[in-house]
Amino acid sequence: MERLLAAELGQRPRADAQRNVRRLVDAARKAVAEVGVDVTAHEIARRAGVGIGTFYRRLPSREALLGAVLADTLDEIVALADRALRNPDPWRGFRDFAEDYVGLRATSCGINDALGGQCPLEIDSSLTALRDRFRQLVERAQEAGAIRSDLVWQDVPFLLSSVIPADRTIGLRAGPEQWRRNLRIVLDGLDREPARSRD
Amino acid sequence: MERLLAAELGQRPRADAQRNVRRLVDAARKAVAEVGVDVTAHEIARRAGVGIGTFYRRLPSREALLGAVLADTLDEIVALADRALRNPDPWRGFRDFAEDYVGLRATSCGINDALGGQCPLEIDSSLTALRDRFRQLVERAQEAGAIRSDLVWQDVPFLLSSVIPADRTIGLRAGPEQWRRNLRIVLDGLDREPARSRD
DNA sequence: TGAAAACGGACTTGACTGGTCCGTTTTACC
DNA sequence: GGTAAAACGGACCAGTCAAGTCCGTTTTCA
Repeated sequence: MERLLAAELGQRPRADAQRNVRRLVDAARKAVAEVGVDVTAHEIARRAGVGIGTFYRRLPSREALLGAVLADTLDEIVALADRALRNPDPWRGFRDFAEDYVGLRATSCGINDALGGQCPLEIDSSLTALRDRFRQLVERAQEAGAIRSDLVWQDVPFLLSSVIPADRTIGLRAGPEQWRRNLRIVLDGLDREPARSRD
Repeated sequence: MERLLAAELGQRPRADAQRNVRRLVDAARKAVAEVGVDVTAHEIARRAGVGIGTFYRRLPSREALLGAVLADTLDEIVALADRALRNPDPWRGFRDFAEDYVGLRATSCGINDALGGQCPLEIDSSLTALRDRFRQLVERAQEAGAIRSDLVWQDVPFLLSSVIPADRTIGLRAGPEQWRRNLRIVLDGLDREPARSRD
């Protein structure tokens, strides 16, 4: 969050001012997760329990706040991928990351929007890093024979983002665990060489 | 479309009026597919090559038009499912329907919105019918041993709607055939009994 | 050929959102 | 306690966008 507060250089601000920035940032995190990247500044202020005036006195703009919040979270995801790459077992590393990744996307609309390109914010460098890690994770697992060889690494991010269910389909409501059920099937599909063709 | 035109009971309308309703309905079909259920009335009128005034003289409301268009298309999907159920091979029936279903959703934003519950229009009866067909298709294939038994039929609509890729993930653009690549993996995952657990 | 029907699109209305401004309240230092 | 600077809240402003209306003009057809 230092991305945002760097501007405050003089003597330290009054207690209420500090408290309110913290509240706003926390509220923004939650709101982005629950509502998505389209949360309004008014909504964030409301959730933070402060007036809209305070929002704009403490923060440069709605966009700056959301950008900072998202960039933060994306960097955490990249860190997860790095950890997965350090796992000596390529399949387990991949699978664990896949679970974290899908879990995060499934529980945060905002992350999902950001990774889906639905936000005009400056997160390109994080995305580039993430693409790079995906490629490494998939190719490493393929070389180890743990992921079928008839797909390209780019298929995998699409498959994983696919696993996140819309909260409704044909009128059915997705439970909070539907993504796990989906993921199991997809991992089983990735798992081995192409099925005996049985058309 | 008769849902819409039923109101016109008196002597038959002037030629230009008839032509314009047809144009509007056709334009609405295409626009719903390309843009989604949020197409504006103005956009539909523009595509139809008529003024907005004509739109509202011929049609009760934007909502009525979109509702009729969507209900029509959903009924076609139900018909596809019925055909699949008449296929003597439960797996082939299921698989062919899955391809049609996903293909339709992938190429029409509007269908996708509607099946995803993203539209406040009266299509409940079509959805009920569709749910019913899904259950039959899945359970029939499970009884025949063609779909693994450790999932419930409701998982399948979620899995299939999952297969439709967002047009972008982590900055990658989905090609028009990405859904086929995804579907292949998912069908392979559905295909057999749970993988030898290899954690 | 002329009256009824239909047309186009400017305009109205209403919702919504990012951001500003100013009268009031809080803080912190004496 | 007193007071001045800092901070606060929220009414308000400006811009946008979409649904739907209205009326002067054009088209149809008996």
